[in-house]
Amino acid sequence: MRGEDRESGALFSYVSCEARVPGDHPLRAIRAIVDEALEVLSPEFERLYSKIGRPSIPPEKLLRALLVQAFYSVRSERQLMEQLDYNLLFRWFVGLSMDAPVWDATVFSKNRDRLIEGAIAAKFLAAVLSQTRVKTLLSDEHFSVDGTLIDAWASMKSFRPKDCPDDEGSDDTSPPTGRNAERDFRGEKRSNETHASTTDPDAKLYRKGNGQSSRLCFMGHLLMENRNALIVDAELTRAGGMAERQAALDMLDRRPSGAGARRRRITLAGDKAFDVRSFIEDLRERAVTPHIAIDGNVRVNARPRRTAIDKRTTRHPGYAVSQRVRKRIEEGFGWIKTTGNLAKTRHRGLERVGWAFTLTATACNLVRIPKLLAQT
DNA sequence: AGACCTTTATTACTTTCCCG
DNA sequence: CGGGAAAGTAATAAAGGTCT
Repeated sequence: MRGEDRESGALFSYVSCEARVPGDHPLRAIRAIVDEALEVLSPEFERLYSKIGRPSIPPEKLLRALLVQAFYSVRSERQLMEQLDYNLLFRWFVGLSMDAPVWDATVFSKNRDRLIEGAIAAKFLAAVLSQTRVKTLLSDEHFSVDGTLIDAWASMKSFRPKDCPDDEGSDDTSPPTGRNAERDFRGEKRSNETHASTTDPDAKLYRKGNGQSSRLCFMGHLLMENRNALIVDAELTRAGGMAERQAALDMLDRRPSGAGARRRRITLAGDKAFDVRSFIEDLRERAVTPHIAIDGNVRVNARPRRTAIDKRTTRHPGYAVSQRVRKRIEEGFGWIKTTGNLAKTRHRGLERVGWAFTLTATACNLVRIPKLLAQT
């Protein structure tokens, strides 16, 4: 059951909490947007939570706490609760009165499944973007996509042959010596085909480029609009060569279409990894102009690679603009990884990591939106 | 009113990972 | 190795509802 109105008795102390947050504090504008979005999500929460039973911790508060965690790079959910206990600013943002006890950190784990089930992260992102003021910031015809690697919460030592996870691979000579034993991978062939991480089976071994080391990771993808470089969609997949293109198409296909209006032609910018004939065809099929960077790598036969993008596309000034703007998507990845603490996830499993990725992307937007609104 | 059921938070404990 | 930290899990307590 959703414990909604348990703070009513503590109005005074909430006010004194409120009074200590400066009127021009950046979090105030952010909270206004967050609260409006949470209001929209309210029926969803109603559906997710039981009517009876012990009152739940309001999911609105859980969500606001998780946003604060991203804003202030709080390392873990336990640390978050410790901060929330003593930090008035955090208390105010989350909506806890001064003397209200903080909840146990494990409630995040408990509620995670429920919030994932309701796809709350994606709906929250959508709810923020659909606000009338926010909409004016968004371009509805020019977009960019890109993907990045998110390190999994799994070590290489957990990467074991699928058929016998307890076996130390082909390394028969040295028996396991206690936990966290040394493992020598030299000469041992490892691939996603035959091996999987025992810690997080969804994590895949992937190498970004030649000469770089393979990591156990996921792949995070963003769809960005080009006017203010705000994130309009996020998706997390298993790492793989095709994942980036597939995720791009998925995000395009689920783009909200304007009520009644027929779908207009849009442009999509992307780096040279997207310069693949079949992908370009997929875009054209969807009435999407491919503003994709040209992959002109010189191959072994000393000939430049054949690109799927020609002058018909590149001659337009819009192509150059897209190429310039698309790089701003890195700002989003940068924030999500450094401030949002997602360079290496602490969650395990595709669903959990994906949920965190989308929520952190939303947090990234929330930091920027008030500043952008103030400029106009 | 009180036995009993459902749901969720909390507690206590386990597993896993990381790093010096 | 060993200790610290965090997530996960199972058992239990708490809160509210329903049925008789």
